[in-house]
Amino acid sequence: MPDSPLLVPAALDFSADAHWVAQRLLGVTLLVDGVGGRIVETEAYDQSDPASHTYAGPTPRCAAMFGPPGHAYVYRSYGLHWCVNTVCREAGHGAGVLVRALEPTHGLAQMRALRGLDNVRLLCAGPGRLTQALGIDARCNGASLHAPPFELLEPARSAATAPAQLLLPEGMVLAGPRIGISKAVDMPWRFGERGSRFLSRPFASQKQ
DNA sequence: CTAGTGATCCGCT
DNA sequence: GCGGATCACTAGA
Repeated sequence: MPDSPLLVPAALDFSADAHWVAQRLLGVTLLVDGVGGRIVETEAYDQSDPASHTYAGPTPRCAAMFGPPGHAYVYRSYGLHWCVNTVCREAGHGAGVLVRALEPTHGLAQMRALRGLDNVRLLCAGPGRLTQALGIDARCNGASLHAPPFELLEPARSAATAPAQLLLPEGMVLAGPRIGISKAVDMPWRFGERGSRFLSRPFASQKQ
């Protein structure tokens, strides 16, 4: 693994649309207690989306999605796994981005221990896998992503580079249909880094 | 590589 | 009561 360049706190505007944030989270490093990696796959959800937990309005489970942007929405999936979202837009909008895969970069030994698995490619290749590797569970629901134990970092940019610019180089962001949903199945709101070997699944649309 | 399946439980109608 | 924003494992091509 090549070591990361200098990392600084991520300058990302979570009050923007989930689709906008989802693409700009690619390349951001997500850590919990210093353990984690680079985000390489995301999915966007918002309240107008039939596939979203927030479609029918606030409920106890998805209340955090209607809270302040830049916080976590953590929910249990299939009774077994945890999944983590970054809340987007101003409070009350019910929008967020599901973090689907990380390229492991920090605390490999810790993640291997929590996953009970050696294979680096599969450590964080999926929303349930990465929460297990980072130790994310219901206690993190509603917590700020800009405060411990969370940390969001990105490579240092030149002062001339706008924070709204994509972190990944031109042509490196793939888009495709989201995974595991039964409504709005064709909307291309899954985003990933082209060529990454740490995706939860390949993108059908294009050659990696 | 893909397809099928069981695990496991809670949020919501 | 239904059905998941999933995963790991198996069987077979």
